[in-house]
Amino acid sequence: MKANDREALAPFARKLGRLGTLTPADEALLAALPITVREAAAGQYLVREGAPTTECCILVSGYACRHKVAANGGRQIVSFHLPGDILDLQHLLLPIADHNVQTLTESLVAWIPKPALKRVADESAAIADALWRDSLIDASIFREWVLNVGRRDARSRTAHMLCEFAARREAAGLGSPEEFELPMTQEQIADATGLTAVHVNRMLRALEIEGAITRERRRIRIVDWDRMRWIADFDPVYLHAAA
Amino acid sequence: MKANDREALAPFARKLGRLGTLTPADEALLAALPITVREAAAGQYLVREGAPTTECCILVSGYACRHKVAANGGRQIVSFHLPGDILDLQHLLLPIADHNVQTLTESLVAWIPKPALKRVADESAAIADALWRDSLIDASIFREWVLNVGRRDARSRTAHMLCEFAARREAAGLGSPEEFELPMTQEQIADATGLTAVHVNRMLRALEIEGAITRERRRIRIVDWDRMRWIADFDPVYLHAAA
DNA sequence: CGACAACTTGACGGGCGTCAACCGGAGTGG
DNA sequence: CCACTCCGGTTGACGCCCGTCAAGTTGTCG
Repeated sequence: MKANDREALAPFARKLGRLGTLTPADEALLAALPITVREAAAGQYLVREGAPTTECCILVSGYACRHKVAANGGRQIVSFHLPGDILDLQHLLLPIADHNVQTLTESLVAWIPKPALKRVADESAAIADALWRDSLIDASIFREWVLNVGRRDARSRTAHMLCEFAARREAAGLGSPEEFELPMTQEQIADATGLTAVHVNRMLRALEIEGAITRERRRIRIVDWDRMRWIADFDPVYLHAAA
Repeated sequence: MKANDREALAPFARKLGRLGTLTPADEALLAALPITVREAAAGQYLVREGAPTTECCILVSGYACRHKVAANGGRQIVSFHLPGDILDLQHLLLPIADHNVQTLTESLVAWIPKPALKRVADESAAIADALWRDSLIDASIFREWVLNVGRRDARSRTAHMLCEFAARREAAGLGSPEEFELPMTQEQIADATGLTAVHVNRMLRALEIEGAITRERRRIRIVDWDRMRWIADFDPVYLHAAA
């Protein structure tokens, strides 16, 4: 572990602190975790579906997603991730990866051997609770995505994806939900919403024309949050305030 | 707790045993849990979205589902449940319910106060691991459903739902995956697959005509498993062998 | 300045939703 | 014991939302 690596877990530790109350002893346990920080290019795979896993990875900087691929070639993104997110907590207790994890942008990723993280969870009930809570919130977000993809029309789906991204950015302390830069292409938004890139483009334009957002390249400004909330059918309860 | 209530947790304890290795001490802890078993009519709500929760419930007999409702009135079922399943483990650590839990058939439901279950999890690392693993498998199933609803056509989706139900029935020791009785209506299948009841009906007929299944009322016989697996794009890895 | 990825926009078609009618079985009450 | 009701299932006709295809534009990076 290099000197600057000690800083790498700071956003992760902050997130756990939001998920539960950590004592100084807990924070010391986290700080003592053996981590390896590696750079990852945009589009690099961090975990491959079907592969056995020996490490857990945490996103230090940059953006990532998790996805699965159907037999017909369709790809479905099942979640987006921000700095501080654990990218494969499930592999702490499940031996085989059931989906892929891939960066969206150039990123820094901290790798922790599974046994080390498991040991910390066993030693600190507070950390174990925070991790468990994190995976439960993950699951809650998946449920909302099933609803989004299954029962909302294309315009709502697209708007919902934008609202969630804005809300999670803010919750993670990454900046204002009013205006932000999207890290993903329209094709990636399409893969997350179960649409095509062409139709995502049409929906973004529609949101712009009706005055809900403005766009300039990938920079989004949410002009009318109330209207967006209404279009998207967005109720942040499912984020449980800390995602 | 009445005398016959002691038997109520048996399928649940068996399921935890499949998720991890429980010692006799662990089993004693489970057996000592204070439970209340109540009958529930078909269609009864066990948990309401938005409500604070004080108890966890476990399905003893019968079938249930979890679902969310969109602003446009569309309803999305996000999971089906079999005897032995925990219906709202997430509420052990999350204070507000983000979805509804409802029975599909007449059922028996065991209720456990949250603090009691939490205490057992704190006392036994094996039980805590098994519960955590259960919620991770839950999340894995949600991911597969996002893929199913987002990227597969109606015929595959319907077939996938049947394959999953058959596989989970078998894993839970509830009988053969070759032939079984569906506990849900075609409208409920539609709400789970993001389709309409009319189109589910068309797809079931299509599966029957091409010789993949036969039907007699709600009794399904999977005639050609290989073909069904192929149609459904069904790979049970995501069930992690114990759901 | 050429190449390429991402984005944009229009035309067209199909899969699935919608509407509507009918059937069949189970429960209910006279 | 039979008529009535109701829910779930079945089937056809029709239409729309979104996928597909195709052409063009823009910005970026070598």
